Amino acid sequence: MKDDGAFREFLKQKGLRLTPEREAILREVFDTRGEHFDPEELHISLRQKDANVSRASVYRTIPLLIEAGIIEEVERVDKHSHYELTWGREHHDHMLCLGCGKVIEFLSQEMEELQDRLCAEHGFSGQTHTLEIKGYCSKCARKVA
Amino acid sequence: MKDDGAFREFLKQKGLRLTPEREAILREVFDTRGEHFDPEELHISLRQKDANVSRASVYRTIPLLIEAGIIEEVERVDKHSHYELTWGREHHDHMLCLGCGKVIEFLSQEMEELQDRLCAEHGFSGQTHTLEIKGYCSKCARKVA
DNA sequence: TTACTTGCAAAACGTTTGCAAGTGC
DNA sequence: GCACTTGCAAACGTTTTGCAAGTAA
Repeated sequence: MKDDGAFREFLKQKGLRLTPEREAILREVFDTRGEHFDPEELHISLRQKDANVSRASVYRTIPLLIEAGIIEEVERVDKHSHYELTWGREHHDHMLCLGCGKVIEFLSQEMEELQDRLCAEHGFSGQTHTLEIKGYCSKCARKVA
Repeated sequence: MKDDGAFREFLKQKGLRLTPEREAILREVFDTRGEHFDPEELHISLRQKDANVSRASVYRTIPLLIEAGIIEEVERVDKHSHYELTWGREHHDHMLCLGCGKVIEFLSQEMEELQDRLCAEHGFSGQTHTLEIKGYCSKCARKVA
């Protein structure tokens, strides 16, 4: 893994420690390679790899990873939070298929610019945004129709 | 209240009953006039008006109101769900101030068209979308800066 | 009459936290 | 050594549910 230095750096800067547990969690997060995950899934993956990391540590580390700019919370599904690795990746938005759960990532420069313009019009200083379009992917749309 | 017919209609169609509790909840939802609310707030408002509706009934009725197209879930704040009345109102998106919690609603025809175009490009049949821009309103931006 | 609906209290769920033992720096 | 970190289990706040009694149609 190449980018773990960013987290290391972040911890040092905050006077926090790099523990084996945090390393294992970070490694697991990078292993998702951009796939969305929730804390429970992360915890199960860690256990399967014989990493002795408690659920509590997973929950305690997630806010640190967010603050370090490594992951972000994405749209909530059901009643729990989902996250994705964003470190080293370009910003993007999501289309979520209601049929099969497939997630399409997309990026539109035009959309970004339009949002900047809309913020300016409302005297709003935009920091981040989340756009999720729900509907049906080409496969599922065929079935539903 | 004028638009309660839609819910009445929906219930009849599903073989469900119009009870005093459901009427009270519906009335209260229309009373929010588009302000965001959570189930607990709704329940408290009902109690203040001497409507004997249990929390359980509030929670059980919300999914019905969503299915009937009367309310929608909006972006989650903290760990619980927030809803808003959408019946009879135009679609809109939100800007959320991280400083004071203020919500700015906005609508951009250009944004809607751009999304349609993006969906088409990805062979995606978009049904609904939620766009939330987080940042700081003009007042709070001044304080932060 | 007969399903649907209610309130209650208990359960369930994801998440957070107090604590005592352990450990990076 | 000292502050930070851990795992555990209990606590938390929101939401769901089993049940027996009540009620709309």
